Amino acid sequence: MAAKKKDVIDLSSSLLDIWRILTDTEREVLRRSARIVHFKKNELIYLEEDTPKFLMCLFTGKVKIFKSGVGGRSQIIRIIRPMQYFGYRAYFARENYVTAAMAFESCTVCMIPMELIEKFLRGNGNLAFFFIQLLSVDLGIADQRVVNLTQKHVRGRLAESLLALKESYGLEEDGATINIYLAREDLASLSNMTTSNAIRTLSNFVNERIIAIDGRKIKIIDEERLHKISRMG
Amino acid sequence: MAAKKKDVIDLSSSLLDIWRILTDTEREVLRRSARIVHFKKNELIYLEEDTPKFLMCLFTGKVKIFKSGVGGRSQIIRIIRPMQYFGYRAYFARENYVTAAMAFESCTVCMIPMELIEKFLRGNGNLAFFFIQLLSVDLGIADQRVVNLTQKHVRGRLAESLLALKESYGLEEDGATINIYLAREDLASLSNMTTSNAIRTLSNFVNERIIAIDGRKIKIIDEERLHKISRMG
DNA sequence: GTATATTTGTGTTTTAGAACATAGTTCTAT
DNA sequence: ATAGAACTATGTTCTAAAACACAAATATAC
Repeated sequence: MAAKKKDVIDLSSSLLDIWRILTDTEREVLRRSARIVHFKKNELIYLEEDTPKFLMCLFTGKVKIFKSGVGGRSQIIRIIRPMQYFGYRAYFARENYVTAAMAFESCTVCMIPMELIEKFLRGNGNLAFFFIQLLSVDLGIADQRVVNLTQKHVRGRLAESLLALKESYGLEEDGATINIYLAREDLASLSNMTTSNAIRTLSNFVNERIIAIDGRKIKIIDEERLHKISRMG
Repeated sequence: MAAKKKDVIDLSSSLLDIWRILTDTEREVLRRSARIVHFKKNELIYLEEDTPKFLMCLFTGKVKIFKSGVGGRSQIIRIIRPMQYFGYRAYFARENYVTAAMAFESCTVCMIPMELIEKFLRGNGNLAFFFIQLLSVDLGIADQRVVNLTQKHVRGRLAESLLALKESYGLEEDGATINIYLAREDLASLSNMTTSNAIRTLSNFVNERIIAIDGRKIKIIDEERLHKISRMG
């Protein structure tokens, strides 16, 4: 992970959640230590086995957190949207990363040294509680994900992923097209299926008038139906 | 969750991790608020959708945390061993429980009101960091579990579960028999497979001299082999 | 201690989804 | 602008594991 270009950005507005909790002194220290780094589309932000050093906050762009599984088959564990924090779990657990992070598209990331964050939160219970909440929510999602990915069928898993993408990145101006440009392979590794199955099931959804496709752009036509398919499994 | 019998137990030795971090005043408050509750074998400790109220520390016995999935098919999410904390995630996330907890066998559980824990940790960064670490480790395990359960085959998943049970609950005096008495159905829902498949694969392992079975007692004969099967998937 | 329910074990059938093959299409880099 | 690479699409085959069925063995309740 190489340091990129440094920017002048208003941290107070971009790091809102954490900023609000800090004392004035802490803010000043943080302002001097935080670095803004750019990543190009498909650029790796960190790798499995890397030693975690920074708390990252995604300012702009989209990031995937993924893991290579049995036989190198990779799986997307979660996707990050602007203003979300990531990359801190492994440091807190005193582990190296067990996941990797890659930019789906051009990204701006704020990097804050983890030692600083740990020092702050050991003396600031409210900041600590902020992280406890983040981790608790994510752990709940992970537990739910285990059941969804192992028990739902292909259609249910894909429907769920489409809804999750809509939830994370929203819709374009037409109020229907999911605001992300994703390869079928990524959609597959997010839904735990082969690329063929993602393509096939996507066409089925098109035939059933649940969605419409234009290249990589996916338009949700019948969201209710999608919810139902996701729920039924 | 009904209150059971109250015991006199030396909290300072049983709640070691948290106890060590607290101040004297906090310890006194905790001593007055903590309650010891017994659960019989197969008794429910909390249910999905319940509102979380207590941090629980398992003193003696064995507990399973599970989740009912698609079509009521239940899945064991994690198993708790003595001296482990559980039941706190949902409270921190401001959610109701998304899992349920049941005693595998007769249990003693220490219950501490979560409001108290939250008050303590907001003023005690080290206690807060203790929970941050617990959550971070569990989140890492959950991420790994997603990949293991979705990508490994039946043999790999069962081998992994057997090793996890040994890791959690240890071996009996013979240094080979896993120290837990588990129905095939539980073994299946821990390994994400049908009961038939758990039984069948277990017999295969017996035929291959990897394990030996005596009713529900499982003796590990060739642990190296088990590790290899788990790794290969 | 006996009856009933639950768990275990095994064989057979069925099926969802992986694996493979191949062709057309769209990116991307020079 | 064009060559090569990567992605998308679709048909076919194959297989792991679920579903089902039933018998035998245990456990649990009365």
